[in-house]
Amino acid sequence: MVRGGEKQATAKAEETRERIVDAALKLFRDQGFDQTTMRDIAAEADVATGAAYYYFRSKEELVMAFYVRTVEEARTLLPPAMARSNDLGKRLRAIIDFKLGQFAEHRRLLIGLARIGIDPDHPLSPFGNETRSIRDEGIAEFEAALHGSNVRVPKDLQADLPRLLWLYQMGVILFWIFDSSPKQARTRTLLDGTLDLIVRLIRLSSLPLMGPLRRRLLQTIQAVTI
Amino acid sequence: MVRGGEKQATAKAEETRERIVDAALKLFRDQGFDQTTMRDIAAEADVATGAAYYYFRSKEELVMAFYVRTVEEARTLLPPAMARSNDLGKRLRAIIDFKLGQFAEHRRLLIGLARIGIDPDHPLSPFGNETRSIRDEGIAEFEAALHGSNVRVPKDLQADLPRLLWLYQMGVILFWIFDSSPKQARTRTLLDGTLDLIVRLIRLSSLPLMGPLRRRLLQTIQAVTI
DNA sequence: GCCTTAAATTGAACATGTTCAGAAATGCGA
DNA sequence: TCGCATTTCTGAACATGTTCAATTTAAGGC
Repeated sequence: MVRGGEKQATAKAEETRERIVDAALKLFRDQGFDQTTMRDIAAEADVATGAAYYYFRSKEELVMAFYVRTVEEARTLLPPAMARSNDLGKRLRAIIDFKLGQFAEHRRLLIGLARIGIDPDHPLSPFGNETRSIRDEGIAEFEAALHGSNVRVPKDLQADLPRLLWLYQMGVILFWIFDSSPKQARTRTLLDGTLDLIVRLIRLSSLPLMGPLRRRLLQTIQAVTI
Repeated sequence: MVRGGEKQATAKAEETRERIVDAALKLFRDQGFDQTTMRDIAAEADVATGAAYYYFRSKEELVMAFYVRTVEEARTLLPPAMARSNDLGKRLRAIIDFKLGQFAEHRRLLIGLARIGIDPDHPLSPFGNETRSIRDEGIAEFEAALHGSNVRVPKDLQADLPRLLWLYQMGVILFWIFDSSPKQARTRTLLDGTLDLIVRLIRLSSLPLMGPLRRRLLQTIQAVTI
C-alpha cells in the first residue's frame, strides 16, 4: 500500500504515480475536470482503471496532487520574489500574483478543488485536518511577507493577521475561479482596489485610537475560528 | 413537458411533483444528501426512477425546489417580522435569523446547494442567470430592511448596499453550513460581532469625511461585480 | 364514445466514479 | 536460485446519477 506515504514507494511506483498525475493534468487542462473520466486518465497513463485508485482515493485527490505540486514550487520560488521589496502591498501582491500565475493554465480545474472545499465533511477540505500542513505553509507565507515589510503590526494582531490574509487570498482565488472576464481582468481590479485598502487598514490599526475597535474585532475573529 | 413551467401542469402532475419533493426532503433530512439515491426518492414517492427527471433536471435541482419553497414562505412571513422594529441591526438580524431558522432542519442538505454555488458553470449557480429572480427577491428583502430603518444611507450607496448585504448574508449562510459547533453557536457569535459593526460602518459612511473612501470602495465594487 | 395529440410515467440501458478479489511483479532472506 | 511476503497492478463488478425509447394515461374535439 502506498498512498499517504505511510510506506515509502519504490522508484517504479513513484514513476507510475507521476505518470498518472501528468496524464490527469493534461486531460484536465485540455478538456476540463468534469469532462475527463478516470478511464481516460488511466488510458492516457497506460494503466488499468483501478490503478489510479491505488495511488489516489478519488478524482479530486488528483487535483490535490496538482495543488501540492504548486505549493512545493512556491516554496523555492516565492522567497526570492518577495525579497524584491519591503513594501507590504507589493509583497502581498507578489504572493497572490504568483499563485494565480501557477493556476492560470488550470483555472477550470480548480473547480474540482473548490467542490472539495465547500464540503465541510470532505477529508480534503482546505479547512480540515488532513490539509493542515499545506494550510500552515500558506499562512507562513503571509507571516514572512509581514515580517520583512515596512509595516508595523500591533502585538495582539500578530498571531491572527497571517491567517486572515491567507483567508483573504482564498477569497480572491475563489473569485478568480468564477471570474469569466477576459484574462480575469476583474480579479486584477479587485486586487487593486482591496489590497491597498487592507494595507492601509493594518497601518491604521496601530493608531492608539483604534485599540478598542481592534480588540473587538479580534475577539470576534478568535471566537469564531476554531 | 413540464419542468420550467413553460406549460402549465395538470393538477395531478403538480401533485406528483410535490410528492417527489416531499419524498426527497424527508430522505435528505433523515439520511443526508449524499446518502440518498434517486432510486430511494422515486421509491418513497411511489414513482419510477425516471419520473423525477421529468420534473427535475438533477438531484441538486430538488434542493433548489426546497430553496424556492423557503423563499415563498419568506415572502409572507418576513415583512411582519421586520415591522417589529426600525432599528437596522435588528431588522438585518431578523432576516438572517429567519433564513437560518428555515434551513435549520436541513443544514446538511444545503451542502448540495453549496456545491452548485461553487461551480460557476452550473445553470443553478446562485450568481447565474437562471436564479436571477430568486436572487433579486433576496436583495429586495435587504432593500426593504434599509428603507424602513432608522439609518440614513448616502445616495451613491443606495443602489449597491442591498446587494452587498445580500452577499454578506450568503457568506453567513455558508459559514453556518460549515459550523459544526453545538447549535451553530459560532455563527451566532459571528453575527453578534459583525452585524453591529456593519450597521456602524453604514452610519459612519454618511460622514462627509468618508466621501472619498466611500467612493473609492464603491468604484471597486462596481468594477468588480457584473 | 372514439380518435388524436400531448402529457405523464415506466424501467431498462448508459456513463462514470469507485471497489475489490485476485494476478503479476518485485524485493529479499535463506 | 528458490520461496515467500509485500507491493503493484488488473479488469470485472458495483453503485448511482442520468437518459431515453416505449408505453400508459389524460384532455379535447368530433
